[in-house]
Amino acid sequence: MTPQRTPKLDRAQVVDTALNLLNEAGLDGLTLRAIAARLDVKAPALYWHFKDKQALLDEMATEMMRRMTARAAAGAAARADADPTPGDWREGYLRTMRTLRAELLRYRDGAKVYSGARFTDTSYAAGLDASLRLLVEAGFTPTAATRAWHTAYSYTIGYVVEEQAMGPNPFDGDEGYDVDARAERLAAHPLAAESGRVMFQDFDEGFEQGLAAVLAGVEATLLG
Amino acid sequence: MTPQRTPKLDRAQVVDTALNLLNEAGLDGLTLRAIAARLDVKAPALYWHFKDKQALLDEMATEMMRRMTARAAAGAAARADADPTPGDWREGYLRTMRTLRAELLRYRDGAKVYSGARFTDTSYAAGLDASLRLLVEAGFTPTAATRAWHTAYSYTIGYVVEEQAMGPNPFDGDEGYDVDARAERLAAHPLAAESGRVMFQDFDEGFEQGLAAVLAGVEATLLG
DNA sequence: GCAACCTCCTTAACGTTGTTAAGCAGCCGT
DNA sequence: ACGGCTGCTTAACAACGTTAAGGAGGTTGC
Repeated sequence: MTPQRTPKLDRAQVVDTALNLLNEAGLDGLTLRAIAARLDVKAPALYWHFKDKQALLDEMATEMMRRMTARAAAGAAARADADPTPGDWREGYLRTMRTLRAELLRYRDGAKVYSGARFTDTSYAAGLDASLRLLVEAGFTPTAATRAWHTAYSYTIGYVVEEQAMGPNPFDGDEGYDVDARAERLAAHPLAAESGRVMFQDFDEGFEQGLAAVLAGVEATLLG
Repeated sequence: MTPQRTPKLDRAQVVDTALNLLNEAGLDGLTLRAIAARLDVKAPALYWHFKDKQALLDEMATEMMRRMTARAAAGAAARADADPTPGDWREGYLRTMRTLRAELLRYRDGAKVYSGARFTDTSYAAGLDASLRLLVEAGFTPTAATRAWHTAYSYTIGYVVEEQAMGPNPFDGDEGYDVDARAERLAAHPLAAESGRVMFQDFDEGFEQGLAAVLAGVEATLLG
């Protein structure tokens, strides 16, 4: 019907549409037919651009990582303008993990999609290398720097996976886990009962405190 | 045909069969029809015992947690026999997280199943309460104890999610991620290239070092 | 200027999945 | 002997990922 002024569809366009749909429909609603419909195309057309659905999911995760890197680079440039002295490694370390969490939270089920995928190219290497270099220049051995990075990375992934599974869903009116009801059920175990209010409310604060602990521990145990 | 000497099927039996199948077929192969076939039953029979597949997955995660708690309790009893002095909080903290990781690794895609589910009862509360009590008795406030526990918990979940996605699969002959090929691809970023050998080999050692860092950080920043 | 060709999509269909509806066999209390 | 649970079966449905076959439209070769 419509003479289709854009004769083509490319990978980037599909990935962008899929990421948008992910936020509106969730991972369950992210079907090839639904993605195709948004692009005014039928589902099998996607197989021209992607080997299978997992390849599309991998590309989505890679795009999330790219956007994260871009945002981090933009922030770094802005800071370098304001204050050209090289920052403390602690600041960079914290910032990287905050940026990672923020990016995962941008998409519904973002952590699940991200952690279940493999990157489709090496575009992550530059950012990773820069992060590790910051640590090495601060006195970490390359191995210790990797361990330090990986520890905070695992913490962040695990934290956000649970946060998105249990927390209030910002994409629709979901109330999230009912901590009061939980506390009532666990009345026989007072510490466990109260812990729900700490773990399932104010996720920002919880993340920051855990991240601060990880940073302190990494400095104490891995910095030569 | 067979006069079916066991006239019934119960939830526990279904869950146990499903956990066994998970290890042999993976999460993809864990279909209701396959589970039912193992129980000499047709797929819709499972709907008598479980509302839907997610309820079964939730029960599987709960059973994993119960087995973990049982194993932890058995170990604690054995240690109390050998040496009745109350242990250091650090030992208990480390042991809990090691036991968690070991349990998740017992099942193919264990971390994915576990982290995507919600417990179906309150049987986790006693173990959680005991873990928190250990910390509170060591001087943590209840809130700080919860944060300390949650930080290591998130780290462990995140670590194993990635470990099971990237590491060698112990359930069949999978070789795991090819770190040499990765290093070659990332030759332009030497630190990132080398980091693969640290992150994707000797997962036990990597976990222990990260966990030690988390412990040290938690002690430094959260212990009053 | 026409035929061959590549690119990128469509239509049609297949096998499998989770799930529901309807019904039927056996046991239980009365 | 009868109605009513319990616990399963058979049949079927819609939706999903995926494949096969083909066709429209532009580009290239000669």
